[in-house]
Amino acid sequence: MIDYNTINLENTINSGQVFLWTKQKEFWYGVNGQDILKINDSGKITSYSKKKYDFFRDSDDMAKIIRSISKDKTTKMALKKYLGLRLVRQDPFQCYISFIISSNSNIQKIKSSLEKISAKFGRKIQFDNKEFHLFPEPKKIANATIQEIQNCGVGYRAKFIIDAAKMVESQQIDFRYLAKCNYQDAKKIILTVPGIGNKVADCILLFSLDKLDAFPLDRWMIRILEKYYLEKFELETKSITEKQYDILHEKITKYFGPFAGYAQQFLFKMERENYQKKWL
DNA sequence: CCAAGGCCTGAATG
DNA sequence: ACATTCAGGCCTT
Repeated sequence: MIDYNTINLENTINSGQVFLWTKQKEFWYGVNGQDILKINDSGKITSYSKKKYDFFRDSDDMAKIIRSISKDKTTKMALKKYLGLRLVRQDPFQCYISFIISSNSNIQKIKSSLEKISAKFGRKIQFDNKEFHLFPEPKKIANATIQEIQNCGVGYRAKFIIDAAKMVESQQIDFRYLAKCNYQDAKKIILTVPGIGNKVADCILLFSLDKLDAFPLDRWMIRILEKYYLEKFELETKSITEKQYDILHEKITKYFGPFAGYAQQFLFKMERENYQKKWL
């Protein structure tokens, strides 16, 4: 009998979805927007605000999802090896800023920038006798100067970050609305934000806005597709253009189905582990 | 529509 | 040491 319900926290947190998590003793602590989550070793979540969260998407029917995306040997191998890996449902604004920062960067640097931004603009709180900074509210970042944001080590992305925060402030970007839209409509809207292209958009949609058919195609995923699915998806070029991205996504969702995003997460995790990449 | 080049930064590589 | 390259893209030309 396969256990579909037990979450592997370690694998989930170290799979490129979140950046502000640390383990202290037997607990994981993570910044999630205007709150801090605490997870014990049996996976139970408590929070600073005492609000409830379905951060690890417990309501997803994993048995059904795994059945749905088990299309070939490669996915089956990844699913078996990383059973317990989950997609998260994180705070959308934090996710949005995190992945704007992620472009042309790497995990350590993303983490370091986000820590600096939180330390400078996020409210400091005490929880469990420890000190934490919450993630800044949109208006705090919207009102910052380029220099202040640049001092957090984000370089040329500073202007993107501020303008993106302004769009949230003005409700040009409304996460509650985006969460209700389908993938295509939500993506079209979020692509209007400076610093957000196809890949970053798909990360935000998948990790914070419930679009399980989003399938972020970064260098790693392209590498994986070239390795295992070269003929299936008729891959040709290395640097993919916007048009090619759309065509590829179409083929991929047709193949993996409505939970394609889960397939992406398992394949990504497997390949990264193969290369023994450091996460946090 | 596509291709090429530039971009902050810091860790890794030569 | 020091210079160059590269990293989970995006934007402009």
